[in-house]
Amino acid sequence: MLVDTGSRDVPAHICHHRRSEDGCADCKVRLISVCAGLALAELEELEALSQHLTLDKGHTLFGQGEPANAVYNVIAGALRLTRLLPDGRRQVMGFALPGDFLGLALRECFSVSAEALGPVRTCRFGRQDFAAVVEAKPHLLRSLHARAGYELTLAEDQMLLLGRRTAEEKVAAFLLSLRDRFARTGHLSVTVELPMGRQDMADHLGLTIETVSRMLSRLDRARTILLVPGGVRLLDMDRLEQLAAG
Amino acid sequence: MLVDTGSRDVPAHICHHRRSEDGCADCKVRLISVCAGLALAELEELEALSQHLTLDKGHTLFGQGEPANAVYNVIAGALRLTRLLPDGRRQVMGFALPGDFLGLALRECFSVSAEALGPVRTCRFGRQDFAAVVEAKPHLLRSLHARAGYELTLAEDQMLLLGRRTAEEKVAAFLLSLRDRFARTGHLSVTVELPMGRQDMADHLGLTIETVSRMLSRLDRARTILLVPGGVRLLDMDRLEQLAAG
DNA sequence: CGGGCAGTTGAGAATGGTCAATTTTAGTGG
DNA sequence: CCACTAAAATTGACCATTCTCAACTGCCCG
Repeated sequence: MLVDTGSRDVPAHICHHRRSEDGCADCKVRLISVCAGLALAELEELEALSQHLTLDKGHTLFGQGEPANAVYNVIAGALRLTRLLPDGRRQVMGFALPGDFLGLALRECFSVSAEALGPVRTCRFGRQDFAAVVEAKPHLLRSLHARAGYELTLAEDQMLLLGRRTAEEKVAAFLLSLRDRFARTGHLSVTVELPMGRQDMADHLGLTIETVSRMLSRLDRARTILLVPGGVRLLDMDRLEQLAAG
Repeated sequence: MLVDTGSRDVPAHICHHRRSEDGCADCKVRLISVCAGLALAELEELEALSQHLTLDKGHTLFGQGEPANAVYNVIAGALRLTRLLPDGRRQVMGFALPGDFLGLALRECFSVSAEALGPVRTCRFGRQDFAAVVEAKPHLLRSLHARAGYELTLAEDQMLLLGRRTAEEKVAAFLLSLRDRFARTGHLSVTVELPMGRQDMADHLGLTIETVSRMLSRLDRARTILLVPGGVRLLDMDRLEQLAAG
């Protein structure tokens, strides 16, 4: 299996917030991020500690096992979160989209690698800084914990999918879950963008790239979906829901 | 697939703590539970809110989708945590052992069912009561969040196992992880008790009961393990680690 | 125009599943 | 304590979904 770990360069662009241009108050993902529900004063406090950080396609935000020196809010773009087996087999634990928070668990080290699937913009907080704010604001910790609880149920969904669904069901369920996640950021549409490659989908669904391709082709031939460049159009939602429900 | 949901009776025995006999101070799992690190005063506060609750084999502590009216510390025994697909396919998300906390995510409803694999003793807290204590004690929330972060990495381990490991590797990794979990409660031994049946293991590992049985037999024949009534003796740890590492 | 990469498709193999029979274990009542 | 029954576990033969390997297509970008 080919594994492209991407470049490990220091990310390209770091700049401190300038409230006038792109402060938290104007943040497009604030209301769906862990920052939702923070008071204005708290928001300003966080903002003072944050850096914007952008990342090019293929670059690594952080690597599995590295000390978690920072946490990140994803503002734009998508990343894949992967774990590697010593022999190179790979599992994509999930994809981070705008509004997602990376480093949620506040652990010593990252349990996954995070790699940009395209241009990515993030809001970065140093570990110490963020820990201090969390310490002082129980409300933020509750928000973080609620998010962690949600991630836990997503992980359960994924375990059920990996353990008990067929290849076709896996692909259908994945397309629907991706559509729902885009919907949260206000991109509800029957056309679902697929920012990741077939190999990433395969490693997420516990399949091979060939099987993913075959299942997409089969769904396309059955007019359940329509394959379009860079994404998929969902034609027969009923059929997809039926497949995904098992 | 046969699914035995067990009895949904009201659990058999509820009794309030009597500090003299089995208070938190004497609790065998306190130091490995979320209660670890609480001050004595806090412990007494929690204790006043707690009930001991015991459960017989096959009975359900709570069901998937039910309102989470309570949270539980497992004191003794083991439970399986399952999710069901509409067509009856089942995934065992994990097994709760002494020291584990059920309802960690503090969500509205339980995302899994919890069923006793044998006689179980738990420490029960009403939802409102517990929420109030968490509200007042940021330290407890941090402990809960740390536990949730740990659960999240366990879920990732399991996703990697389900998606990318062979049947033999799955079984080997499961035996080792179970051994490690028993070790945390002070039962480090080459003989690992298996409180769950083969079907439960199968539904946990994304296999069939026959495949689990075959893999155990194969490992037994290869003298990697020794099947004993109610459990397994791990003979060749190196080989098991090698299989589990992939 | 051509090289390279991502994706698709096909043929054959294999891992794990299905179905069925058998053995072992555990539980129950005499 | 043992006989009997039911449930759990094991084993075998066969099958199918998915994987592997390979060839091919189309597209992007120099």
